[in-house]
Formats: sequence, C-alpha cells, structure tokens
Amino acid sequence: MLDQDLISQEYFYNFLTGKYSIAVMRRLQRNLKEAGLSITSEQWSIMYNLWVEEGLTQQELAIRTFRDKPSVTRLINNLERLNLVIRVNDKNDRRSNLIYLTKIGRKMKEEGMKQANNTIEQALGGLTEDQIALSHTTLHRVLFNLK
Amino acid sequence: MLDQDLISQEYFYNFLTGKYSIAVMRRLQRNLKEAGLSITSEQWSIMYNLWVEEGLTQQELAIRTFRDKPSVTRLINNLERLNLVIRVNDKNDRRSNLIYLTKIGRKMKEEGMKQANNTIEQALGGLTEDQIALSHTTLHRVLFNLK
DNA sequence: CAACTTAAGTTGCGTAAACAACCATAACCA
DNA sequence: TGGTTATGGTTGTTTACGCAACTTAAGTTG
Repeated sequence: MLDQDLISQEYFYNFLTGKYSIAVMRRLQRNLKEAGLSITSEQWSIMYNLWVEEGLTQQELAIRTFRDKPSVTRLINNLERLNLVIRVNDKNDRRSNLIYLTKIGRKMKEEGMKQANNTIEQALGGLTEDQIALSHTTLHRVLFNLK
Repeated sequence: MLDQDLISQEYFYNFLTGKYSIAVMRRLQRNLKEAGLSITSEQWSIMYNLWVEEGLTQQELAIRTFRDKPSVTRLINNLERLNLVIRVNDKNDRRSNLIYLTKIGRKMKEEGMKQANNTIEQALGGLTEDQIALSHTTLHRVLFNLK
C-alpha cells in the first residue's frame, strides 16, 4: 500500500468516527457559550428547525434533525425546562404534541443564527465556493445512501 | 433569498448539527452488530487506533480520536471490561498507561476493519474518485480550521 | 363495531459526551 | 534541592444517544 493510500484510508476512518462533526459541533457549542446562549448544539438543532417553522410535531422534528423519538422527547423536556419551547396537544390528533417557541425562544433566534453562521465561516475559511458546493453534493449523496 | 440559497443554507446547518456523521456512525454501529461484534462506533475508533499501533497512551488516543481525556478513560474502562484491551503502567513514566490489545482484541481486527470498509462503501456508493478526493480536501481543511 | 395494525410519544437501561475539579508523577528552574 | 509548573489520568455532574418495551390514540378492515 502506498503512502497516499494510507492517508486516504485515514481520512475515511476519520469520517467514520465523526471526527469532523465533533470538531464542528464543539466549535458551535463554544461560540454559543461565548455569546451568552446557554444551549447545547443538539438543542440548537431543535431550535433552528422551530425558527424556520413553528408547530412541528416531535416526530417531524426527529426526522428533520435525524434523531430518534426518545432523543427528541428528552431534548424537548430540557428546552421546556429552559422556557424556550412549549408542548401544545394537537386537538385534531390527540397523540401529537405541537411544539411552539416561547417569547424567549423566539428572541434567541437572532443571536443563535449569528453564532451558527459564525461557526460555518470559521469552519469553511479558505475554501472556495466550488469546493464547498462539491462537498455539498458529496455529503448529500452520503445522506441519501444511508437513509 | 433564492431557493438555491435556501438549499445551501440547509446543507450548512445539517453540517453544523452532525447530521451526516450521525448517519455514518449509526450505520457503522449497525454493521458491527450484524457481524456479531458488540462494540460501539466510539469503541471502534479506539480499537482502530490500537490495530494500527499498540502501546499508545490514553493521551495519545485522545488526540488521535479527537476526544477529551475523560472520554478516553471511560472508553478504556469499558473496553477493559469487555476484555478487549489492557492498561499497562509505563515503567519510564509512571503517570502514563500504555494500552495494549488482548488476544480477543487482536482477533477482532479482521472483522472490525471489514465492517468499517463495508460502511464506507455503503456511504460513498455512486460517488466518483474525484468527488471523494475533493471532499477529502475540504474536510481536511475544516479540521485544520477548527483545531 | 370489534379486532388488528399503525403511529406518536414516553420510559428504562447502558453508553458516551463536555467541562471542571482533582490526584499523582515528572519536569523545570532559581 | 525545594518549590512551582506541566502533564497523564480519574471522578463528578449534566446532557445526549440508541435500542427496546410500553401506552395511548388513530386508522383499517372484516
């Protein structure tokens, strides 16, 4: 095996063990904290989806965040305890909870998105538009393959 | 904002919340399980580094797996309980533990690597060599930026 | 409409993460 | 050489994850 192959292999295994995403999520966490937002990167991913659209069910949030139902249940529990979201029982389907933001949750959007964009800039610094677009395609395919 | 921009933004935020890596790690976990290996993907990442080189310190494993020291302590605890690795106190530096594989741990290499390669194939199916090489460059840069 | 299946959410259990505080040993240096 | 600093590892606390089992409500069908 050539050296080049070894390096490629290492890249694959880094990918496999989440090294890249650990790095990104850790940075997001840090940026949120430094901006005075005491939420985790996992909680951020729920909040992000609610900033885009309120009144989603937990099921829908699970799909959009790629987490399982129990994880969402507990994330919502914690966010509810932080007074950032509330569960509203769906009148039409009493099995479902519709998740809405509180005033505090809505107010957090501006700074929350700012820190997210900040993190992305830090992560992608020095890369060209083309490079970014291409890895977009690649990662999209990965998600498609594994779904 | 154009639709295309919205899609790009979504890609960024997926990246931020670890969606891709959750997918990959979950698949690795599943493949390991189906092959009868009862280790987690996190444990796999420790084992992988030991399959490459035995006798590493926990500190060195922390660096190579991009995890913090307490995480490695507990991963090694669990792997030791599974009789896959052992801690050997370093005679030259009594603060350090050198981590070695047991016979069982060494025997696991073949199937463990097979399932890893399997997972990578599943994840990257349908992508060209060029696409893979390019996202390699991109992700490498990300790691460099955030380190 | 009763029996069966599907769907939404919760709970239990074992594992893993980050961060801070801590202990023991080694290295530094004045 | 004695005190300070740096390093390797562990422990405590809170949060999060995956999987399986469970409850309750909806939908399906004979």
